[in-house]
Amino acid sequence: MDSAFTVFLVDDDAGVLKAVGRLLRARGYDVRSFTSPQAFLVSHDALIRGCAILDVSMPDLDGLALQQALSAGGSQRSVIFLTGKDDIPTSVRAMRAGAIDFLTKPVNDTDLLAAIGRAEKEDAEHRSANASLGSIQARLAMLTPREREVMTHVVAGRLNKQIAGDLGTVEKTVKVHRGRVMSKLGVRSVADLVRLAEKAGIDGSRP
Amino acid sequence: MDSAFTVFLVDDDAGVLKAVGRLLRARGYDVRSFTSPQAFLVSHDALIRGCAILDVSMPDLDGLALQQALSAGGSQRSVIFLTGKDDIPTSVRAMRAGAIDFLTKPVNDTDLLAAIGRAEKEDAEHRSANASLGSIQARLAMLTPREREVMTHVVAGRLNKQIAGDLGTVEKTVKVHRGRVMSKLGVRSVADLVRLAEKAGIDGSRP
DNA sequence: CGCGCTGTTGGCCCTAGGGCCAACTCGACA
DNA sequence: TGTCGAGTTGGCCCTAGGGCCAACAGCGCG
Repeated sequence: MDSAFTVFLVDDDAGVLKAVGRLLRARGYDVRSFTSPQAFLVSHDALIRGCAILDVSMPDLDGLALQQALSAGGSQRSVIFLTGKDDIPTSVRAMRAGAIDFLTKPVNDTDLLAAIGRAEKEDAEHRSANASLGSIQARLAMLTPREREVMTHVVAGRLNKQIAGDLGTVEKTVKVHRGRVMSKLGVRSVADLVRLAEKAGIDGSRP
Repeated sequence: MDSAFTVFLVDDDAGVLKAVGRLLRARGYDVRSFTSPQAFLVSHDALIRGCAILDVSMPDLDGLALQQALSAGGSQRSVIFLTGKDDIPTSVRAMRAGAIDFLTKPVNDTDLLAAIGRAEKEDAEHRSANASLGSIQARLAMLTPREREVMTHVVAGRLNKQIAGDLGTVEKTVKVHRGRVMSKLGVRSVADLVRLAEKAGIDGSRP
């Protein structure tokens, strides 16, 4: 079914893929295995709910680099690392780059499942944050340039007549744009407009 | 002088304290050394600009526990760990708990100084965020209970007459409170008020 | 008991916001 | 060339916000 959480397993050791894959499938996860980081990267679909479990040392593209590549590609895929040999600096870099966990092989089932549990939670948070941001940006995209311009002034707390002065027009025109902004964005108070703008990263706090 | 950045060195090995202390003092840092975590904790002053460099394994209270104790005490002191023996799970927990870095002994001077550099940056960010939050809360504390109540409704985007209905009073009274809120908080537009409330964690986005 | 703070309310008046209808200009597009 | 969307503007009118002055009630404190 579609509601399963997918685990993308990337490891050049087929034995690991098999063993971990079996464990996770038994737990109800949808598992997709890759023996090469490139294969994973090119076929990767950020829309699928899930997390990635990456081997640290792989030929060509190591786990860390793969993590960078993912985030550079705009994906917020949650990542769990597996490593064969102890290496503190690497674990520090991975965690600093936002990894969920950094586990050593042979991996303890409990630890791995706990990490995946955290990944599920993080993934859900990312998705809900993105959904809300996406809906805001979609509505913002419906505004004409002039309307957006008026909006930033309104969010900055300026009066219609001041906005009119700044934009080289008259108060009446500003009122019209302002009304259209409120209606297009589906908000009914300036307070809501300010919060919406805040989430979209529109900084109105200019003195 | 007072503008120096202080490094709190905590390690039960006096040799480490001496060696690292010398290095850092030569770089212009104000160094305070502690051979016991307790001694550091009881004399700790969160107001001092600086960071802590903690040994991971210490008697009674290990580095991780000390980090927890610091944050449980409300301090946001930036922490850098030093460890004698490799231990990935520990480094992962430390990083997840917000450590700046997790370095292995013997520590490389460059790495240590780089970590302290990041700590300086993080400390400055914490302080400016706290200062801004503190000033907001100080102003918020000047409001009477009724004024705060009116404020939450205003931030929620409600009209004066609706607020009056909710509070069982008349519109005129709400206007007065509202005016006093704006003046006490030093804001001149609802937009600014909303942003201020947002920073203070007052959630006005109730449908 | 009188003072001060908080909360309340009324009156008066002015400014700001905003809905509705109509009209006009311009550039793009079929 | 005619239509359409975006941007403009005017008039009319009503609601919302808010300043200023005055007044009154309840409460805690010296």
